Amino acid sequence: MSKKIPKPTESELEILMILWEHGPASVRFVNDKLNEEREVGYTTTLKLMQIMVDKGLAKRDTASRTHIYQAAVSEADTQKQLLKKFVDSTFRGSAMKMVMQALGNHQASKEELDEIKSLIDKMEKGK
Amino acid sequence: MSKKIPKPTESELEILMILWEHGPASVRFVNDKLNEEREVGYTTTLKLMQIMVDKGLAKRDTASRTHIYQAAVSEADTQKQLLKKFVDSTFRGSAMKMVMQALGNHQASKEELDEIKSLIDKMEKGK
DNA sequence: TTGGTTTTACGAAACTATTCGTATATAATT
DNA sequence: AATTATATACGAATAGTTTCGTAAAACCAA
Repeated sequence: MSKKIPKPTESELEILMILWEHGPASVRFVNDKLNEEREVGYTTTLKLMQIMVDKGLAKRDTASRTHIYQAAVSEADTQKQLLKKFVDSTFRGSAMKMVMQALGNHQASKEELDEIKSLIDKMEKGK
Repeated sequence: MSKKIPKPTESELEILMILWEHGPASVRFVNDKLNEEREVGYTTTLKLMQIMVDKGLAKRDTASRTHIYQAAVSEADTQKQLLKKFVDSTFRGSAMKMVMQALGNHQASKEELDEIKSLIDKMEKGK
């Protein structure tokens, strides 16, 4: 049986983003990246990353003094998990309403829109 | 200058959903609705709704003993606000990636898909 | 009127998430 | 070797959210 991995918090998600984008990294590296956006203390980041290991969101290699952390959950799975919760809580479960809102609010290139259209065509064929 | 209204918390959003759906309501009404989903104490709901007034998320009419609360923010605006934050934090700001995920994960009827396609067509025309 | 019910107000407990101070160990520098 | 820099561990302070106990006021019913 698999231990259930909890939904990451806001801060944990920020860290996961960095690990997904750059691969295995030290606390120092992650903390530096975070500090490009906002001020965070080193030990704050350290603590968060330790908690993430406890929760099963990250793994770490403690072979050398500087521990190396990596994401233990995939970006796609996490996006899927968070998306479901978000749609449920904010759009009453209607992904389509959310899609319409998203399309309406954001700028999209013709290429992106065409990509979505062809995805929809594929889906309709599959019915 | 306008006071900035904060992003509602999870619980506050649940309450806003009820106020949006049913219009102005008493604490008793909202609490009953919440209890259709999960157990919540009456004073818990009362406290939350009082906080929401403080934050500017709700307004209340105290004319009669039973105060009547109503949403002070619109559903569409709130969805837009939360969607932006969500896309930024979970999809690195790419609404299109999120839309693709949403379309892939969720079941949608042909009608809904067609509706999205026609929206996209309209958007492409406007370019 | 008296006793039971419903409501608001208030404060604090419980819980979760975030931040940081301090101690200790290891490595690097001089 | 002595000093300085960097790392982890740990615990606790801080902050935000949610929950609820208790009291007082307003209302209702016998």
